[in-house]
Order: sequence, then C-alpha cells, then structure tokens
Amino acid sequence: MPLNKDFFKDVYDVARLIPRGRVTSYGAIAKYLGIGRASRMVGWAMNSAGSQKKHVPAHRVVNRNGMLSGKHHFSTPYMMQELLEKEGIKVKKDKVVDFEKLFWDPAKELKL
DNA sequence: AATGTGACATACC
DNA sequence: TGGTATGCCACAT
Repeated sequence: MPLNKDFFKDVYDVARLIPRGRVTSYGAIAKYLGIGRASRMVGWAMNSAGSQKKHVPAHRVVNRNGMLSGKHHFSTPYMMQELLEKEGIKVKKDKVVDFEKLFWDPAKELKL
C-alpha cells in the first residue's frame, strides 16, 4: 500500500480543490503534479482515496472523454452519477454532459 | 533489478 | 457504444 506518499497526498489535495459542480480528468491532475504520462497513477491513488480520513470527491474526476470510468469502484455503480447530478452535473450514458464547459484544469486554475 | 498491475490516454476496428 | 492493443509511469512484491 502506498500509505501516505506525497504523490498520493497531492492527488487527494487537488481532488478536494475541484469546485463543486465541476470536473477534471486524471490526465489533467497528473500533468499538474508533473507526472503527465502517469495518469494511471492518479486513478490508482483514487482507489486508495476511500481509505483516506478526509473525503475525496473522486466522482469529480473522470477520464479524458468525460466518462465515469471509475463508477465501478464506488460503493455502488450509481453513486458516482448520483453525486455528480446532485452537484448539477448531468450525466448521460456514463458521460458528463458539457464536459468541456464543466472541465476544471488544475494546471490552469491553480497556476500562478 | 525484474515483473505485474492499473479509476488512463490514444489509436484502431 | 464497445472491444482490443500499445505506450506510458509509479507503486507493490
């Protein structure tokens, strides 16, 4: 287990920074953290998100197409979509509607 | 060091 | 929409 590695911690941190009603992608987070091509690790980090003390809005993190690729890892496959719709995000066929509009890029929003 | 793995990304069918 | 295949890189064993 990764325990509290800095990398994972950063991933959770960025995930928590995602504004309500917005979404981002694994690749975007990876890029922001400087590991651009290791987007897989972001997803893996999310897998451990559940074991974190603080809640991590993993439902706001989707793949590059805006598809809820990680829904299967929640308590129930519906949960992810439910949470998103609860924030005003519409989901159709496991894909975020207006993903481009709702997309929140940490590398862009958090850069100084 | 080597091998296996993955909530990705991209390409192709 | 779905499946397969390849590249990618950090982590686990």
